[in-house]
Amino acid sequence: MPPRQTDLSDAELEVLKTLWDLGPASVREVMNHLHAHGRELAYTTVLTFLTRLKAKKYVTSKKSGQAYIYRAKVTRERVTGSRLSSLIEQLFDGAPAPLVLHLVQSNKLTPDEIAELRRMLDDLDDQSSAAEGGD
Amino acid sequence: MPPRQTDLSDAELEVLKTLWDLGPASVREVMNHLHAHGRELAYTTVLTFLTRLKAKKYVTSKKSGQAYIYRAKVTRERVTGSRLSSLIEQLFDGAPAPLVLHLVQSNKLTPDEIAELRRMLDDLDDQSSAAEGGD
DNA sequence: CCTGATCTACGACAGTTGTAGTAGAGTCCC
DNA sequence: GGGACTCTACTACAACTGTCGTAGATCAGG
Repeated sequence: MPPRQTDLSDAELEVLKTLWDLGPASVREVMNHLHAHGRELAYTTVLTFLTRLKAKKYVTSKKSGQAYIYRAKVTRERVTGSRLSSLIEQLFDGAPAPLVLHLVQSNKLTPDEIAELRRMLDDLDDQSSAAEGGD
Repeated sequence: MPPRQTDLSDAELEVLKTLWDLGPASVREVMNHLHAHGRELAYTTVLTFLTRLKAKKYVTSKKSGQAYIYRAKVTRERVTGSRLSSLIEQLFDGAPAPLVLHLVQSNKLTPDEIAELRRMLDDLDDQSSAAEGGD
């Protein structure tokens, strides 16, 4: 198989994240946002990424006046989820649990976060006993 | 900045994982292991990856008889941890908690794993309260 | 010592990525 | 209408990746 080309590169993801933050935006707006966050990219570089994102179907664009307005076509959740799955596949053979354990053990969670997590686990129990037998 | 070159590519990681599984091994052994797992790569391709891994300092090699034996120089935990950190940085701005929440909510954990997780959280509480007013 | 099997070193090549320059069309103000 | 801007399209290019092939050194057996 030749290398698959449907994937989002790191730099492309950065740009896509900007669109998630800003909502539909022009090249210049995206660039300004990136600059504001310390990422110095040339206007045409941003344009290139947006163009590639369009080619890869991650964004759409429509002309508005002189410039194009780009709009994310995939949600942050979707991309996040799929990247995460890839990583889990790659590092943990597809099992998410070891990752969670790793994360929790790595001792980087604040007490608040731990409490929150515990709350969520309780909710999960409720849900699963309520939704028993469904899919 | 020109692109950094210190990183592990996907295919390189696959090969490195084989070394973690097998322990020190020759090109042929690595290749056989990959084949056994459905990954058909030419001998020289495996050799290339091992060579690149060596150049990137992820493995060492020493000659034994006719062939070289390659040995992983980094632990699985180290690589796993750093990949994970990158992902967290990239997707969650460096905060691990949202990832854990995401994972837990994504509903992919078995009841056993949830129980295990809860147990770990309890342990964490113990540890932190024990270390709290430590003396 | 010749043959065949192995091994490693190198080179190769196309596709992806990160980054940007240039050219040409459209717009705006005087 | 012409200069100053702004935008997009296209081109470029080096580094990294995934994948091998070839050539030359070595070794084991007869």
